[in-house]
Amino acid sequence: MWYNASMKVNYSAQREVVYDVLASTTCHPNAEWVWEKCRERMPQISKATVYRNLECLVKLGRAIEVVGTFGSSHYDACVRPHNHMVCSVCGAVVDCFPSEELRLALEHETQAHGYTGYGLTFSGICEECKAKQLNK
Amino acid sequence: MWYNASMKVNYSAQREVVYDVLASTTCHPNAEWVWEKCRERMPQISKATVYRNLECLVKLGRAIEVVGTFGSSHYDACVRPHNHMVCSVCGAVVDCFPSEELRLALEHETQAHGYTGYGLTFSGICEECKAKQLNK
DNA sequence: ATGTGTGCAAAGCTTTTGCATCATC
DNA sequence: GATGATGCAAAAGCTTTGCACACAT
Repeated sequence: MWYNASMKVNYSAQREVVYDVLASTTCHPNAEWVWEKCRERMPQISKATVYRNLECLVKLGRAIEVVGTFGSSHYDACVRPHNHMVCSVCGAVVDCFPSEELRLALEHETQAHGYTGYGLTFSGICEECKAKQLNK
Repeated sequence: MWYNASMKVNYSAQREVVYDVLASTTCHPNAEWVWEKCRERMPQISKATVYRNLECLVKLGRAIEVVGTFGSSHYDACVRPHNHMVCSVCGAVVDCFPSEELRLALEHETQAHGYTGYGLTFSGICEECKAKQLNK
């Protein structure tokens, strides 16, 4: 199940938990957040293990690291092509699925230059923060 | 010259040097690199001052922070709309100016969602590393 | 005179690493 | 048994902050 041609990976209960935690949220958390959640289900899991497994999941193609200007790495178990938006008020990262027009343009550009991938992150204000501003 | 409606900014020789260093390279450096270069011209400049001024330049709109998955912040004094490519072999960050098609698609998407901006970073292999691989 | 900027050092936060031990194959 | 994974603690890397002094307006 975890096999990948380019690296030898054994099964590990910890990696399973790290993946499950990441896959069951849409909040694009950092390692600290994932660790806290993992500990609820596996109290002895160490932070180093979470860091190692997040990196491992990215290498296995089971997660991505969100591109941005954060102070820490943020991860996403959704590996379907999509973009992100970072709220300039509260810092939340939300998914943002591109229009067909944009998706095609991004693919064209990637292929035209012989690149291997891309990360696109918008900045803006999330729905929650917009609502709060209106209620003032 | 440095005035900006949203913040009061005095002149400072250090900020001038930080900007000049950043503006005279296309390597998208991090704070450490900028500090080393600044010290050649102003030996007593402190790292904290470089950090503070890089942040200040971004707020003033005279520089941007490159979006990516680096371990440290990387800056660019080119504020003209453009994208970046990070070499997966050597880590170099290179400029990448978008096709008209892509630029329009990005602007449409930004406006359609009411976002305020975006950062687009490709991954790939830079010309230098491609050349090295061929010579093997 | 007031407020902004600086240098220094310490502290804070994120991430990596060495190592003994354990689990998986 | 060999190799990969873990937990722990220490170390390393990046960034921010408190403070006293200097500088710009």
